Amino acid sequence: MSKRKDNEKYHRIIEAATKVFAKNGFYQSKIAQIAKEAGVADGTIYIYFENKDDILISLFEEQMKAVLDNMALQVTKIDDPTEKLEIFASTHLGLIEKNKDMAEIIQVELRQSGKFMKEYKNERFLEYLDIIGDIIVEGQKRGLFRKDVIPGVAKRAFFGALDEVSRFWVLSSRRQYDIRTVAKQISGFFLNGIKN
Amino acid sequence: MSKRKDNEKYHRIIEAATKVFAKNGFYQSKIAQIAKEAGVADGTIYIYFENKDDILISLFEEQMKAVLDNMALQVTKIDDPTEKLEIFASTHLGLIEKNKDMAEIIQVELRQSGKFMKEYKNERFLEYLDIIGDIIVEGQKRGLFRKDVIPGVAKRAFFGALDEVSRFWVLSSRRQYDIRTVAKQISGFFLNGIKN
DNA sequence: AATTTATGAATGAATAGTCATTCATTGGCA
DNA sequence: TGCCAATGAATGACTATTCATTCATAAATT
Repeated sequence: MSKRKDNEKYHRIIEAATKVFAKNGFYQSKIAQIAKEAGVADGTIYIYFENKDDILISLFEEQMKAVLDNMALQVTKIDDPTEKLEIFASTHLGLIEKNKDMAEIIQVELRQSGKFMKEYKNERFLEYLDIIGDIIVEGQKRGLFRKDVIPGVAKRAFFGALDEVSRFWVLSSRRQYDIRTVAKQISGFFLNGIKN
Repeated sequence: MSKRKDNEKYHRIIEAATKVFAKNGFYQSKIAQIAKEAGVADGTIYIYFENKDDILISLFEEQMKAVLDNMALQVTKIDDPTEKLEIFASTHLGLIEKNKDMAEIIQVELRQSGKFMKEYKNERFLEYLDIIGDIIVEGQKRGLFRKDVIPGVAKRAFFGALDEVSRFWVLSSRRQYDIRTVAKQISGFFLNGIKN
């Protein structure tokens, strides 16, 4: 496991797979394509990964860990819950903007039912949601947010709103809106909606 | 086409496919499974559908048409844009509750995935979103909603919020919250967020 | 230092299994 | 009888995965 990640080829394959999955979708992607993109032989992939599924899951784990760490860092820099949610929105959308391939995979491929949403417990994603949840709870404690807001619902609603505009942004070719404008809109009316 | 839809078997296959796709996802679903579920032979499916993709697309068109008609009906019953959004939320979530299989397919396959899903323009979904968009525009005209809200962003945010809590509701086994409570929460703070 | 031996990463052709689709045949009905 | 929907076994295309072999590099031996 640790030997695995040290290896440059492991990362080369992950990167290649990210591109290929984003372009063709998981099921349409061939191992041979990924191998070619990574500049390795087909068989080499099986030295670093159990199987095709394992590539997707590893890819996700790797990326989400980075995203989580980054988000946690951004959010702890600030004290005010209101500002925290604003930062969450702009950081989230900024990330999507910066890494379109990864965003597309998270948007589309990981949502396929069956293996990935049902069998694979997506702990990282839950942690990510809980960052929002914790901010809301803190805001309520301080009397900033309405007490009748259910954090478990609100965190999903907030994430869902961000996620849906991300999907639109990722999948549509013409970029109608600047991503910063969108972030401001969403945190804007969400905050107005829950504030005291 | 018209002969096709009259036939009872066409609908039987659609229904079976809905169940099977919901359970396993499109790519993991086998024609043989669908045939068995529908109580027909494998080959019979090819009398009514071009191929596997055609089943999925037909299923969408059929289901979404029903959803759209129903939603349009519910919404035109009322005049007040604020109330309309409340009704939209509760109708949407009510639908999810009533038809879990279909909900799951909308959850998963509505996200344009795979090669053919990218080519297939999902007009119905856009129409669905536009119902929300139109309500928001109308609300702005009447001075009920803030003018700085961008309808194209807000409609996606609202839908995204509903969609994310639906996913949670559909995928989680224990039903923590009553779906009516959730609908009220979401339309609640969304409306607070955009109102003048 | 030179030579031999061992190691295991990398390869890619071959395999083995899967499954959408076809089509020769069947059987029910007018 | 003639028609055609229905059948489901057979086909054939596709591709994830395997594994015998190669090869470069690293010990070991002289």
